[in-house]
Parts: sequence; structure tokens; C-alpha cells
Amino acid sequence: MATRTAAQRRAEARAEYNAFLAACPSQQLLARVSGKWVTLVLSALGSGPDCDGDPRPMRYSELGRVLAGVSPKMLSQTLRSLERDGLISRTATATVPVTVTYELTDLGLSLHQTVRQLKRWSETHQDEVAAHRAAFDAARGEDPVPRGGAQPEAVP
Amino acid sequence: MATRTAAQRRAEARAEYNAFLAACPSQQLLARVSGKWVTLVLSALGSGPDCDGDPRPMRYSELGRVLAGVSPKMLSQTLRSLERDGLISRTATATVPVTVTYELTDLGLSLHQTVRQLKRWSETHQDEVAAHRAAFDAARGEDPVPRGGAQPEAVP
DNA sequence: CGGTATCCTAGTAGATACTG
DNA sequence: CAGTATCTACTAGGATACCG
Repeated sequence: MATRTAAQRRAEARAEYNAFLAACPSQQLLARVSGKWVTLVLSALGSGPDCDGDPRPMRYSELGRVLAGVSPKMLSQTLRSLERDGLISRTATATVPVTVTYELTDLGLSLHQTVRQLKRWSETHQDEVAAHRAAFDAARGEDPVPRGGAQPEAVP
Repeated sequence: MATRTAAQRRAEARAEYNAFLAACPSQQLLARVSGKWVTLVLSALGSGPDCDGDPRPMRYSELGRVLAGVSPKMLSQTLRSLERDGLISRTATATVPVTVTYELTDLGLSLHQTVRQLKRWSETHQDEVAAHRAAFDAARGEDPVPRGGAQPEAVP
């Protein structure tokens, strides 16, 4: 029969939607960039260790020092995924001990520029957001007036 | 004594770094924007249900229909966090049944513009990334030459 | 030095059911 | 219609130990 429950209809819709989400370039980019260390690696390679210089290649251990507290696993994983997407290039020199450097590609550099735009927005508006957030929290804490939805019941 | 293990030093560094990360506006923004439904809500409110119109207010259930497959919980949660940050505004009209509409604020609109920049980048470069990715995977699959690190052992 | 392999935890997304 | 409450599942992130 053609009758479906709401849950079934949602499940079907979700199945279709997954294809859309998977195909949607901006969602993919967000998934790539939203990793905890991705933007930090990008910044380090794009603006030097001091975050306000020129792009330059860096070694694995140097990145590990700049991104304080990163575990070897996450650093490896992040670098590998960025390399996979052609955003950074990896160069191994057969010295002893082996020397490996990472560097932004042109593609990675262009992404870094775009991310800087986002960074600029957040720097410009961070206090606005903070103010809204504080106001919102204060309103909910001190004046819990019902806003149409259910409100947590006060002590009887 | 002042001697610390590598793990202890990393832990300390991480503790300091957390403050930096928490304070870093761009990281905060990314955390805010990288939620699965955040950008979709932003797009829906910023470009209409067809994703290529003008910004206009939408109702809860309308958003639920446009963002196919979203559960009421996630929709609520996403809308609430966006409202908290002052990116959208919520308006409840005391009709029966109650009518609630959501709308981008100026702040939310400006963020939407910025996110569109990111979207543009991903649309421009998505095939480059895909090509790199394919090449990388092919190289690893067909020519597993050791690149300095350990390679997964073949069957003995 | 530059990683990989293994195990573990904690936060986030989703299903389901219920309320004003 | 517009949510809230509760439970479960998944996976990103991290600690640890070890190899080339």
C-alpha cells in the first residue's frame, strides 16, 4: 500500500537528500575545512608559524610544534587528507634521518585566501555575536517568558 | 622535578592551546557553521526554498519540508543556536494553531553572503579537488611505493 | 625524524514518542 | 503546528605504543 508513516516519509526524503548533500560542493568543502586542525595547518603553511607572514614550506615536526598539542595521528591524518585533495604537497628528502616538508599548492593557497575572508567576517562580527548570545542567555535565564513553545516547568 | 614526558608536555600545550582555540574567532565561526543543517537553513532563509531567490521569512514546517529528512529535533536545535547568535530572528504569532516564522537578521544575511563566497570557491574548484583525489587514490592503489612511512603488510 | 596501528572516549546526529 | 524528552549509534578526536 502507498500509505507511509511520517517517519518512513522522512527516511525516504533523507535518502534522496543524502545524494544531494553528497553532491553539494559547499557541503563537501565545509566537511573538509571543518576538521579541528585543517584550518590551523592551512594558516600555518599559508601565513608562517607566526600567523602573519608569507607562505612557506614547513616540516612535520615544525607543524607539530606550531599546532601545540596536536597528536601525531591527527597531524598525519590532517596532512594526508589535505594532500589527497591537492591542497598541500608533500616532499620527502632521503637524508638521514629522513626530512619531510609540506607546502601549500596553488589550490591550497587559493582556499587559504577564501578562508581568510571567513576569518575576517568572524573577527569583524564576533562581538556582535557574543552580545546577542549574552542577551539571549540572559533573557532565558532571568525572564523565562513563554515564547510559544513548551517551557520547562518551574517547581510546583 | 621539571622533567616531563612528551605526553605531559603535549597535554600542557594543549591546555594552553584550548584557550587560544576557544578565543579564536574563525574557529568559533567554523564550529558554528559546520553543523550539518546550519548552512542549509541559512541558504533556505537567504535564498528562498528554491535556493536562488530572495531572502524571505519561512515557517518551521516549511523549513522542515525544504530541508528534507531533517528531524524536528535537529531543526529546532539548529534554529535555536542560530537565534542565540543573532543570525536569525524568531517570530511567534498567537494564532490558533500558533504560527512561528524565522527570518535572517542583518547579521545573518551578512554571514550568508560570506558563506556564498566559500560556496563559489567550492563550485569553482570542485573538479580540481576531485581530480587530485582520484589521482592520489589511484597512485596509492596501483603503485604502493613506500613514501617514507610504514606500508600495510601484504598477506604473508 | 616521521610516521603507523590499536584502543578508547565523548560529543553530535538521528529515531521515536509525547506535549501545549 | 511547533516543538520537547529520551534513548541509541556513529565517528571525529585523542592517548599510547611501536616501526622504518
